[in-house]
Amino acid sequence: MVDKEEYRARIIRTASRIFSHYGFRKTTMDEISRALKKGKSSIYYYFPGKEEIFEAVVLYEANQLRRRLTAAIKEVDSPPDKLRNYIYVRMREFAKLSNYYNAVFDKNLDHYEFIEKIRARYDREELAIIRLLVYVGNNRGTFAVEDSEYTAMAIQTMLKGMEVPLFWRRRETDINYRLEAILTLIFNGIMKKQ
Amino acid sequence: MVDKEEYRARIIRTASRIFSHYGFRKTTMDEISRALKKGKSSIYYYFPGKEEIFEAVVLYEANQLRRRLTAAIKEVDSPPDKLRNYIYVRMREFAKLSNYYNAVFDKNLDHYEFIEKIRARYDREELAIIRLLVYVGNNRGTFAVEDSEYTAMAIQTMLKGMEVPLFWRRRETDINYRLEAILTLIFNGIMKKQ
DNA sequence: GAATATCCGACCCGTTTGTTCCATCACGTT
DNA sequence: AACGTGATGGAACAAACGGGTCGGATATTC
Repeated sequence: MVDKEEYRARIIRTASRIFSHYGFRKTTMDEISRALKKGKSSIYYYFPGKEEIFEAVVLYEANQLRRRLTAAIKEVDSPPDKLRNYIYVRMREFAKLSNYYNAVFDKNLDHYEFIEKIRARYDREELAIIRLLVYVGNNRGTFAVEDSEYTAMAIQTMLKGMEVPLFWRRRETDINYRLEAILTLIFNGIMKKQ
Repeated sequence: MVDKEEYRARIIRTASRIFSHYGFRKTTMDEISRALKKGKSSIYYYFPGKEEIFEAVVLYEANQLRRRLTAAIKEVDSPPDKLRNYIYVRMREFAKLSNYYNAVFDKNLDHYEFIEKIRARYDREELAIIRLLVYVGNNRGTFAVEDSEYTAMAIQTMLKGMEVPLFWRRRETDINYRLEAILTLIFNGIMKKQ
């Protein structure tokens, strides 16, 4: 049925909201079903169990993240703006994902390899994006780097480095300050001295 | 002992953080004790039970709210600025309290009357503050209203009206727009036409 | 009206959780 | 050393919870 897939999607969206707030363990099936205004057992018609819903949610969020990031790049034109936009959106969206990290590190380590697989794939894609941005900026004469590949890897490393304090719930201002610092560092180190 | 009260305060601060994130029901004693790096049963040396901790937390938050609001008023001088500041801070702080509302409306209606008592007291105090602000602004010639008392009540009603959609998780921009709308409405209706 | 898709109330049962009990520790006083 | 006292936490427990199952009800389609 066409409706069945549509309803699965609706479950995913709803569950995503609740999971992101309470984490995997603290979110109950009853809660999800109540949010959907359906009986608890009805959900089992669409999903085998709680874990499968969670995996579908993570997959859904990953796709959404990808979409937002590509949109952020297309939004502006110049390479520095693209990079800046990308980093900002990445940070903002990752902050929302902190709950998933909490959920994962909660206690149930069962999903760990599943998460890791998604993460690895995302890392590969991100590196390609950054590399392209650097490469294009280089060609246009805005950037001036020797090796796009390794420069991209360096940038990605910095971004990853920002995730840890992000998840450790620093103050908003602290986050922004760090973000600006990273940005100016990246740009000052990358921009062609005119 | 002096330390005992101090430790009670520490428990309250820690529990406040966890309650505000997960709500009353989903916060466990074990979690609180782990955050305090103490044994679960040790907490019962300071509080009779979970509910009492929650009540102490709500009381603590209420006092903090009061302090922040009075500070917001003292921060600026002119009556319109005071009112604007008050409303902004009130909205921001109330948004943080939404978790308490969730906790209360969760299922356990036991605390309801306790919350209501605190709320009633806060309402009275707020009305007095607004009334004073209006009154002073009136005297200074910045405002021009007939009856400070009823004007204050009208303003308070508007503020209360904003709580509902606020807790219904609208978009940030929507909130700000509504807030600005309320502010301009209040000011345009209250400011002395020069 | 049979067949099928969708939904749900009631139940099962292992786990969680708030709370109690009691042994222990730290430590100042006698 | 012995003792009292403030403070701690491990163990145990009763009650509630929560994921999942099942049989049947209800809706939809043919």
